[in-house]
Amino acid sequence: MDAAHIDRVRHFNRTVTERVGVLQNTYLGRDRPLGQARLLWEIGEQGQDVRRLRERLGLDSGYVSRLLAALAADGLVIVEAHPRDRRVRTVRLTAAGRAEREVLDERSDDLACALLEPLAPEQRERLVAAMAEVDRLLTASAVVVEPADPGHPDARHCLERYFAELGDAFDTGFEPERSLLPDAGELRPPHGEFLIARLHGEPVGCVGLKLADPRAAEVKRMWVAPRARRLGLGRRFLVAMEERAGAAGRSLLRLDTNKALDAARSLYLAHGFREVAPFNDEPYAHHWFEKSIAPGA
Amino acid sequence: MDAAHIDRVRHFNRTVTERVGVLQNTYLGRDRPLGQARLLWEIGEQGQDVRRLRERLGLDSGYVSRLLAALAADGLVIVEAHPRDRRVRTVRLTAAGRAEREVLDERSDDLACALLEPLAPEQRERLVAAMAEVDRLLTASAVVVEPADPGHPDARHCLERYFAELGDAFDTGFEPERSLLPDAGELRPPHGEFLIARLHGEPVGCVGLKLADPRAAEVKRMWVAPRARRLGLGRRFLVAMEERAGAAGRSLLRLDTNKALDAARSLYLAHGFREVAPFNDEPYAHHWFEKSIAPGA
DNA sequence: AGAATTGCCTGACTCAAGTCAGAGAACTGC
DNA sequence: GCAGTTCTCTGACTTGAGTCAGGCAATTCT
Repeated sequence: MDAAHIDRVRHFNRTVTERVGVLQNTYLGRDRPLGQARLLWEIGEQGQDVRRLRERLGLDSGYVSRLLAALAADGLVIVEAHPRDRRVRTVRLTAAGRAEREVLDERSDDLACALLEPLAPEQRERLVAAMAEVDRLLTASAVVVEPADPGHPDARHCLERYFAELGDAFDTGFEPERSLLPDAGELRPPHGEFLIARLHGEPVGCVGLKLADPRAAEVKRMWVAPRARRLGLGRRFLVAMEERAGAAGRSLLRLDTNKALDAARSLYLAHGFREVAPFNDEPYAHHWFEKSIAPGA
Repeated sequence: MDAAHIDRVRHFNRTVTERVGVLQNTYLGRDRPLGQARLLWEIGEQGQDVRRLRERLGLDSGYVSRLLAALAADGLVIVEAHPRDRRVRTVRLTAAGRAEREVLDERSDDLACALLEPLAPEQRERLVAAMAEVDRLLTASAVVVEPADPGHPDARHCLERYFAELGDAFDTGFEPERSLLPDAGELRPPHGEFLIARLHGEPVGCVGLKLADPRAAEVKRMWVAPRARRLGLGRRFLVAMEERAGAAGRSLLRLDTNKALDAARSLYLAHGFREVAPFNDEPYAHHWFEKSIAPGA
């Protein structure tokens, strides 16, 4: 890793944690512990299941329980049993809670103002633009790509979204039965691979690799959630799959795609794929691509 | 303040504190409390006075004392009396302390790597560039400009540096006695104004305003420390002084400068000053500038 | 020389932020 | 209907990060 880069990142970390950290304490942590404030914020307007809160914030069950009890004692939230499963508890804000949340909101705004205020207008523009860039790229770097079983609930979730989107995008609609769909087994080692991308634990993308042909591996079912787009995840998937295909001794990577998926097509081209004649008779495909790969170690 | 800007900043704060914060805890806070680690870091290679440490980190005297005792008990630092003033205590790292600091250093590097590693090379470049920008502008926004007495130790410190730099920059050298120097009284209300800029409490710039003439105010002794340059501080000084001159009923702002100070000259031009004929006989000046200002409320 | 100040340390607190091990209620599968 | 599982709560802890008041020693002021 480039030493100059590391140095920059370290310097950034230092400046930002100092500057933002100090302000967070002065503004947000004024009359309510930060833990409570975070929770209050995360509950949101329409309420949440407690376990979801815990998961999102990565907190201990007992701890959350106590935090909520404190908030409830202050009349800011109401904790009640879930109507369908009375073990599960649901929290929602009271009017007072909503008001308190507004206060936190205003403080967040004040914090942001305190950062911007001393700057000249032109500097503000630049700072905000750079922040957007850092934000986007740090989010990108927080995405974790891991092998997973195509039958895992997260995988199913991704595939459902994938099919739903295809249905919307294709002018002919999309019926999975008519497509040349690999079943889960084909995307599971040793017949294939399946990767899931997660952001803060939530699935935001998937990709499968079919190793049926001894020469060519085929990329299938690549999907990226709308909220995770423009983070370079598609490219990461392709790189990962190319590597895996190479490791499995394949010398060619193939995929097909529909004419409605422009972004996908330009991704493939940018990644070194070239368009070729149809190599299968997938009814929903209009374009076929392939790329030679160096076999791995 | 622009709502879209505020929103961006808030989003940035959230992403960054989550992403960097979590990693800091996992990497840096592993086997040593963060407070101790920060202290260990801040002591530096060649040791520090305890009170300076306290000031730098903004910590309570008792707290620092305890933290140092803990570090000393682990054999990482040696705390001893200052040779010249035995009330003051000085800390320096032992060999073990240095080694521990190295470990922290490596962890910082690991943290930086963890941020960069999942990204493609091109994304890394962009992230690092954006971080540099955010870093620079947040530093700029952390600079506090305040009125101060020109006799204050911080003011003296700035002026000494200022004179030293003039001596270096001018091919003729610089002898304060020969210059038309306003004495401190002339820069003190009601005869004038004096501002100091501080970054984390340390003086990094100053500027004076002379209100001797009933029509024209004169900017004097504007200096920005090397480490605080390129942060738009010069411009901030000029804006502040223009405002104060207006508030004092002056309709003209004047200043003179030496030919060696290129950066200063372009700052003045960018800020709306125009070069005029000499309005005084300052021996070290080669250029004279003025700008009309709207009298303030 | 005596008084005031400065710099540091100590003891006695507070508070937030968790962790861990049960316990008990509610649900699910058989 | 029973066993096992899931979800939450409670009590009993720990740790880190401070704060605050007082006190002692060294230094400076007068």
